[in-house]
Amino acid sequence: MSPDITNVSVTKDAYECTITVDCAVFGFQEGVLKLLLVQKPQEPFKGYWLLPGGIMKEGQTAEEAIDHVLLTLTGLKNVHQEQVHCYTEVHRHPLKRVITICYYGLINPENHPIIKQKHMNGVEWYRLDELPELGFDHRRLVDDALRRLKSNVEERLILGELLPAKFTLKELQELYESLLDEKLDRRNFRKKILQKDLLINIGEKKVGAKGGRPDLYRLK
Amino acid sequence: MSPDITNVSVTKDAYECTITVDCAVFGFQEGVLKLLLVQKPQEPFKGYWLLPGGIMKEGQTAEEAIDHVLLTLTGLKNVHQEQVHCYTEVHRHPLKRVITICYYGLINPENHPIIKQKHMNGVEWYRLDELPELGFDHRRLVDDALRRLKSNVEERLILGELLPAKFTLKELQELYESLLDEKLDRRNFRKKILQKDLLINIGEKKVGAKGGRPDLYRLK
DNA sequence: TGATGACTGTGTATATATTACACAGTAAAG
DNA sequence: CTTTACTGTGTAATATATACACAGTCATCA
Repeated sequence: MSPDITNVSVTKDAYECTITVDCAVFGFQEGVLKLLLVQKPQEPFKGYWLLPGGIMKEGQTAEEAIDHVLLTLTGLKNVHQEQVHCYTEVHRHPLKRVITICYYGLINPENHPIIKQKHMNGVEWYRLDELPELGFDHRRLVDDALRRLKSNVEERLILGELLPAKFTLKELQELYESLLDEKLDRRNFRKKILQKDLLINIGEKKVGAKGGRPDLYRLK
Repeated sequence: MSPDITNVSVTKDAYECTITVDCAVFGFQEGVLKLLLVQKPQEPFKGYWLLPGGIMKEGQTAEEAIDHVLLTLTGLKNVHQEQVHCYTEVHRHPLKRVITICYYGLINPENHPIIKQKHMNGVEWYRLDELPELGFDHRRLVDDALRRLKSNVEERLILGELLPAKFTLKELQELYESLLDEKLDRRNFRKKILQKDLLINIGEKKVGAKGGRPDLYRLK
């Protein structure tokens, strides 16, 4: 019951700890939402797939640490990120105490090619319905990140990061369907999303696909 | 670019850091939502009002640290808490780097009397529209906590912690109005909240207040 | 003790939002 | 040239949200 419990003094109160950052990077590819995983090259959990993550260094913010981790492990830059949760359970890591701040990231894989770094076993996009077994408690981190992403999408429209600059309503609908994990009516989706007044029909048509020539849109 | 960036080794990777927890405790009192603040007894920010908070010790989870902090500073026990955000900016504290995990807490002040600890300058409930200037970046933590609380309330009904076991619809409506910061229509609120089927009319009437004898409800 | 004022419970009409659903045309694939 | 998977478009039915009035209760206070 120290009387200075609210006070962080300059010399005391610090102790050895490890803070890591992990990032659930989501990408929209082949009409479906995918998650970027890396394979762990050494024990513990050697060979397991994990969210990209790593140590948060002194002098780094969590966001800077995520940027560095993503660049180092996957070659990704400029990933839009939002914090999901900070995990503080004492025995999350089998060898020592680790506190982890988890984020989700959103990218369009076409603009952000992943570059497998040579020391990495594997870096892969996985469909959400085909995730492998994950190491540590990363399954839980993914579930929490998805839940937060869904909640954020229902409040605001933040999916621009996942789409190309020009996209069709079908692509946008597939993204929503993949994220919300439910089928949506095509005409109703179109009506609802257009009356939000967040999209602009740029007056071009997409060519190459089967069927008619769909209008292309961009975010306002 | 260490190849074990994903790996937390047993001996390396740790450094001196201070992790604190803060908690924005909300209580519903006098028909209005209030925030519990403590006055800082020493520099820096001596005399400023702050969220109750303190050091997260080795071996404690953040939730355990919050429990301890609240007990020590305010005498509160069993406060319902949810994590809001982890703040990692490097210069949040004027003297050293501090990482803070912030929670909100919900209590009914009638069941949880605050007990001013003798080493504390002050422990007070403040109306949200009459908050004093806060020390550190606690104004921002309060804003973030309120935003999260609102968002959670819109998704689920989680206000039971704030209310007495038996309450009237008027009290519940005042709580919503205080939290959402807008006036609600009495009959529409009643209709909407009752058809959610989360409340039970316990068949008793509240006495003592002016006017008619309102029905008392409890959470299902 | 009686007037006042702030409460109580209750329902309907209107506006808005969500849902369900069909057709005629286009072009890639085979 | 047939098949198949697309395209754009609108209306009716349903559900939800909003706006709004009255007759009664009772603590307060002159």
